[in-house]
Amino acid sequence: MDNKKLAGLLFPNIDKTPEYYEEKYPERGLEKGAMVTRLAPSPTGFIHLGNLFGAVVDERLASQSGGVFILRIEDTDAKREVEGAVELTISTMKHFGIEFTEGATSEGETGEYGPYRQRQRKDIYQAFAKYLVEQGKAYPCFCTEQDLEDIREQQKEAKIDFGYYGEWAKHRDMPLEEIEKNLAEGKEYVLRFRSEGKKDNYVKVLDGIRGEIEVPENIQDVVILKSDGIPTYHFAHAIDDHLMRVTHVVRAEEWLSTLPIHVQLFDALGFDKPLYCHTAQLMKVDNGNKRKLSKRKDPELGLDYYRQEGYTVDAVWEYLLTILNSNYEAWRDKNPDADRREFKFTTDKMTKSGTLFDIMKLNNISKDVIAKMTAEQVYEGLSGWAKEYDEGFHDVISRAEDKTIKILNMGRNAKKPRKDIVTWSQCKEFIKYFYNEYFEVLDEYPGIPQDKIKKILTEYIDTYNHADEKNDWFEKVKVITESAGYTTNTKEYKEDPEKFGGSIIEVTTIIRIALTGKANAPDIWEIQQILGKEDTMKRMQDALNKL
RNA sequence: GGCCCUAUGGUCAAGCGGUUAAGACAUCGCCCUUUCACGGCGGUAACGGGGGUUCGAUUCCCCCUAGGGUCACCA
Repeated sequence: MDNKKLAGLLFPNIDKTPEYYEEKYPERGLEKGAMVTRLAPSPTGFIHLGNLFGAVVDERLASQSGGVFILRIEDTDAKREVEGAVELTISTMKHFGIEFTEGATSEGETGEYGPYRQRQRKDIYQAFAKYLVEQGKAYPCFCTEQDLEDIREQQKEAKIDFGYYGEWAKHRDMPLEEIEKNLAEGKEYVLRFRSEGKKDNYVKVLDGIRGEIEVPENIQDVVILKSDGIPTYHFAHAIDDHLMRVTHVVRAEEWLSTLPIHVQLFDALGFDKPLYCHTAQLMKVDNGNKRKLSKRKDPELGLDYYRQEGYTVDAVWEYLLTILNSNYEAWRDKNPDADRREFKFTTDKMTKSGTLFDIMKLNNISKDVIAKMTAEQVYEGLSGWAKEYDEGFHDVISRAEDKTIKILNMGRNAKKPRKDIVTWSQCKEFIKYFYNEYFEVLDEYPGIPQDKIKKILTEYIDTYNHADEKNDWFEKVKVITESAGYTTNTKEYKEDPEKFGGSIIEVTTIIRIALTGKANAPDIWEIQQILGKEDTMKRMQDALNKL
């Protein structure tokens, strides 16, 4: 077989050689230890929490080592591409605090190792493909989809491994004349890699997360160029990550099974392999079973969900770092106020088993993050969220900015600040009773008899003085409590509930519900001060009227 | 089904041959408290099973089991 001739036949217009590209994209000459990572999403229009999960690893590794973080668009599958997906990816990543130092941008791209959109790299791939053909390491395969299906059927029946390999690789040794004839007839073909792998041979690969792993050699003659001349993932990965001089390939565990193909390709092309870091999958419980997060089934795991709910970027990062690096949480405990970038992120502290996504933990972290913010910062966050997702609410708080900041400041400056707020949307639910636009009278007072409620509310209204200091106000509440036959001593009440029928808790609960429409709200006196005399009295009166 | 990965409480997880098997979230109880919270203290709760190796295995090896992943001209 004249491989040179075949290569010329297959790629008549490719005149560049691998050497040319090696020179064009030289070693980066970064400082020792600097890592080059990349995020390589395909533009399908759906950005998953898993994408962020991996991106955080890439970003930390590159950033803390003074390296490079590339955004490369894997758009080799035109069928699945969604318009505007690249922009969406970039803007979403940016929103979540992921910034790239090189690669695709919304306007074009930046960096010397481009193009960064794979479809624009067609000539590069073909130059290397041509080289492989010349070496006799790749060949055209004219099998139709039907042919492949038939092979699969037979293999299924014979209960042997599926795929295009060994005796099943029908076109592996097609004579040059026949290839020429097929080509002349305009038959479509794909380019396959000629595997010399043996099923029983194993290769050792060092994984940054898993340590040394052993994988069997690949025996399949995988497709490296599709019939449109565009590479498959495997081939593009080898060429791109080598030419872009990527040092660490961080990708999900699901790629582990194709690792043998990649090892084989790198070796055949004479490339040094990057350090692979196969991350554990983010999982979810479904019907009592763990399973991989899926874009199809789990829309709530899409990144825009967190944006919509109003999770802070900091909270998401804290959570992700917590599940990503097992020693992050302990570090955070010791350094509660340190910038997270001061934490030294390492791949060997990453978990190997699939992590169940735990919204409770995220919520807990989120509360802590917001509890540490100033009222002004909280206002900024809330307002920014509302502007995008709840215009009506945005109008309301904008008109009452000072009041809103006062509200958000309640219980915030204590040594042990309150932790009421999880997300911005939940924050709205928590404070909206302050605004008459949203306030609703609640006429349910759990377990308290009507006449008592009436009596307590009436007395409260009669004795209320907005100018009272907190202590004076409270003394009056005590008087009302006793006048209702309840006790002001909650301990005493707990010891013998029958004796009093109720305690000061009942009284404050009634006042709180009348005032806020909720059983869970901060300090009553403070709420009244913010609400003002008029609204306070009106709400009390309305509550009484509603009985 | 073949191949690969994984395996400590409900969840996330320390541990890397000898420990009373950490910690966090969740949960429960108590305390603090004028309410709601915050907080403090404490409780319940784990090494999947079977073989080895060893004086000694949660830890190392093998098998089983379970869960997950993957077997495309998708990435």
